[in-house]
Amino acid sequence: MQHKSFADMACPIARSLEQVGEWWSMLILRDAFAGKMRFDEFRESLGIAPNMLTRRLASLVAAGMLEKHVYSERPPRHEYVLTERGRDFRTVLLAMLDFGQRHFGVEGGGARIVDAKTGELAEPILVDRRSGKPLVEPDYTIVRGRRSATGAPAARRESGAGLLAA
Amino acid sequence: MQHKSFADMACPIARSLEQVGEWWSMLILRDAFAGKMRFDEFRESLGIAPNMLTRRLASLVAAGMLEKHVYSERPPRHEYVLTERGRDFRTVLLAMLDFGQRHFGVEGGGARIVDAKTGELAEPILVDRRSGKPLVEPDYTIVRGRRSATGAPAARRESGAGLLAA
DNA sequence: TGAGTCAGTTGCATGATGCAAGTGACTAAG
DNA sequence: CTTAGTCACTTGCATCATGCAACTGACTCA
Repeated sequence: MQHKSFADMACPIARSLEQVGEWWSMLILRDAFAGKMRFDEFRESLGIAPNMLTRRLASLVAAGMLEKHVYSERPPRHEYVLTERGRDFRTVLLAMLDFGQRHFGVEGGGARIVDAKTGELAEPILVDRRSGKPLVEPDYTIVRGRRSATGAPAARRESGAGLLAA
Repeated sequence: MQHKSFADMACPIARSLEQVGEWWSMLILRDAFAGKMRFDEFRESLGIAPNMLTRRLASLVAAGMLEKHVYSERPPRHEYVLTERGRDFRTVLLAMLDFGQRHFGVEGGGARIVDAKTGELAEPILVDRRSGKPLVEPDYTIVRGRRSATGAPAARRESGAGLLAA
């Protein structure tokens, strides 16, 4: 059986996973951020079978995360570049990088986000760009559903509400 | 074939995906944040087949993201609670929530992070907790590999370096 | 005695994933 | 002009993770 689709769920997390949640997809995006563009660059970096890479690249293009550009007509050659949407995935990958380093990191190895001047490890947290305040309750909350006609939020707490309970 | 393991890769993103990158795993964590603890709560919320749920819960327990507690001896009843490590995954899910809402959201629906007082949409960005500065170049950079004996970072740029090139 | 709840297990079917090998269009070397 | 090499795939086939349906076991409650 094909795996079950998350596309009909309203949750934005489920809908994201529907697009980039397959095996390999996020690692391809990671490599795209690293400047890789060509089929063989991805293939070598990941050790992925070429048929799988074809499928995953096509699905990422379909999701609007990558764009396929021709850089040579003869012979036909292509490259895959991040779209605006793809570049917007940056925050998720950074959060995963930090999480993975702290919990599953190889001792002394792996990638780390550091202060460029001091070399000290950064401690990434999410804040609201407008206020600079951390995204935790009670300052922020998660709501779902349509806004009411007045524009006021419905404020019904959603199934992921606990995400903000630091 | 079983899907290829990412466990031998040094990249923290790959190592995270090895633990929580399977279909359903992140949605189970999302529900765990929402306060769900019991088998049937997850099953109903997700519409997942019970054998799959059994496997995914077991893998998340094995990854140290959830803990299985007995809350009734007779009849035997269990609940799954987030560990410290599981709660630390919060940032990743919030980043995915924001990303999904902005790019794949249902119009007016889905979950949103809002200012609890004004109801305005939050704009989540990652900053360094110590300095409050956004995690972008040139202030921050990504390095990989072991630190040198002097404690100074090796500063070799890694394959995900472009993540910080805003 | 019978229905209901909870937390699963068992029995298959299928298709996504994976490896190996081949292809087509060219370029560069000898 | 023959051969070797690069690039971006496609094709063929094996198998295992996913998925649905049905069943189980231990109990509670009426």
